[in-house]
Amino acid sequence: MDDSQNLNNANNNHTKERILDEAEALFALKGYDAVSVREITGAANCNLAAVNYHFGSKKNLYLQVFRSRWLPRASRINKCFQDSLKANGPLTPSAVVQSLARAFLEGPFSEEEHKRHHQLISGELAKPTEAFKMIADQALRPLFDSLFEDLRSVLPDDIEEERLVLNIFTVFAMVLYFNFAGTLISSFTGCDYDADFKGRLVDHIVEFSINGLGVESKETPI
Amino acid sequence: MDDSQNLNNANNNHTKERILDEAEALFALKGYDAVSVREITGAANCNLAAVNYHFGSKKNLYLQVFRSRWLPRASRINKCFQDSLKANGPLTPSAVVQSLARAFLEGPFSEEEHKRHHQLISGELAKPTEAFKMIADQALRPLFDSLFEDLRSVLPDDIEEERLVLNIFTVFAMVLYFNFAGTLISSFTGCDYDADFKGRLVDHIVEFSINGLGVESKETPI
DNA sequence: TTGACAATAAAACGATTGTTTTATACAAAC
DNA sequence: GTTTGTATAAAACAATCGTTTTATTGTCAA
Repeated sequence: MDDSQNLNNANNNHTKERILDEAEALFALKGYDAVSVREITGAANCNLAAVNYHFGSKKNLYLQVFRSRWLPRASRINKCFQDSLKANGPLTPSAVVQSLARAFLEGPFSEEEHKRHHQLISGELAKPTEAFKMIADQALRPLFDSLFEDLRSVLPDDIEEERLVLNIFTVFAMVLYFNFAGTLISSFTGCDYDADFKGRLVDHIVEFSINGLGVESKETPI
Repeated sequence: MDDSQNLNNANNNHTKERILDEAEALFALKGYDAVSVREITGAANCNLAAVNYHFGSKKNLYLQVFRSRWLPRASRINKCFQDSLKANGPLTPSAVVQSLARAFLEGPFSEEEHKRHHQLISGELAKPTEAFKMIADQALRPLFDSLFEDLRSVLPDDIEEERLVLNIFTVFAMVLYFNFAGTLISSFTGCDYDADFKGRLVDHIVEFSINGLGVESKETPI
């Protein structure tokens, strides 16, 4: 068994990587318990024993999907948010919210990858496993902290800490919800959930949040 | 097999009811695939074959949990919302949002029942099954429609339909999110997720939404 | 050439899955 | 009293589960 991230081997299209790819897709689509090891190895075109050889167990494979696929993607989203924030001119509440909403809803990924990413975290939010602590500690908490500092520096000084926390969670709520309830929404609105609709969603989130944050409407020309 | 809702039999503490109760608790806690029929019948103190005798199959039992447990509870929540709205004086946006948030976060149930209810729908939102269409058609859609009419009648006439829809979904997002991410929130805030905190959450949702809805701050004394 | 090591393959492991079958108890109907 | 039907019980069903074992490769070092 080799747990190192990158082998010396030139060919990276190895069994271990194929298993990770197919496992992520299947876990995202159907959830941990509904996917069998045989299903994964079948999709990855390798032998049944390969999962236990390379990852020790099915549960370990699931955790490894989060370690080596989900977390790096979360870092890229975080970076996308930070970059967009810096490029967005002066630090304002609406710049923060817009950068966040864009990073989460549009993101630096393909449609497929984006879907996988949010299906995986949706599953963990609904039924947390060992992977959830990893996500919370290494991705959610740092993002939360940076949002906390950013927003506190641009919101009125006398804002209560709990109210600020709740505001951040509310923005989180919108972003996460609009990601994973996308199909529901477009079924109720009749709109296609395409790039155009996503753009309008971002606008809506920004507008709704800015008013909700209690910021004077004069600021933030966007 | 007897599919009728209520038997002529006086004693209602029957195997079929016990199975439904234990099945709901276990499905809510662990999800469909992680629960075995033996686990359910063990908890219900009945024979293994009872599930297939009374419900035909495990999948059918799962659907029946939603039919005869979840949907009636959703009706009670809906009624709680409507009653609170009528008792809340004149129809205003904040009265609508407050009644909705109260009905969903505090609700007419015990802590345990409340948790079960929202864990079940969280599971369906994350990984929709056949049960989801039932929920959407018979509970979500009617509530959405009544919210749509209520809010349209009290919001400015020139509001765009899509914006109104998005506003409703945003209020939904907050209510649902604060329900199922409760533990995460209290872990980040350090607050206990108790009745007191729930009350403050309702206040926050109302305030955030009212501003977000773009209503003049002069209205709604609440 | 030999030995060691990593990767894959094939087969089997015991355990558990949902479901079905058969048998038994008990009530009401004829 | 026999029959009929319902509910529960016990046992067995075939299928699938995650995991392990054993064999078979190819590769590099000694």
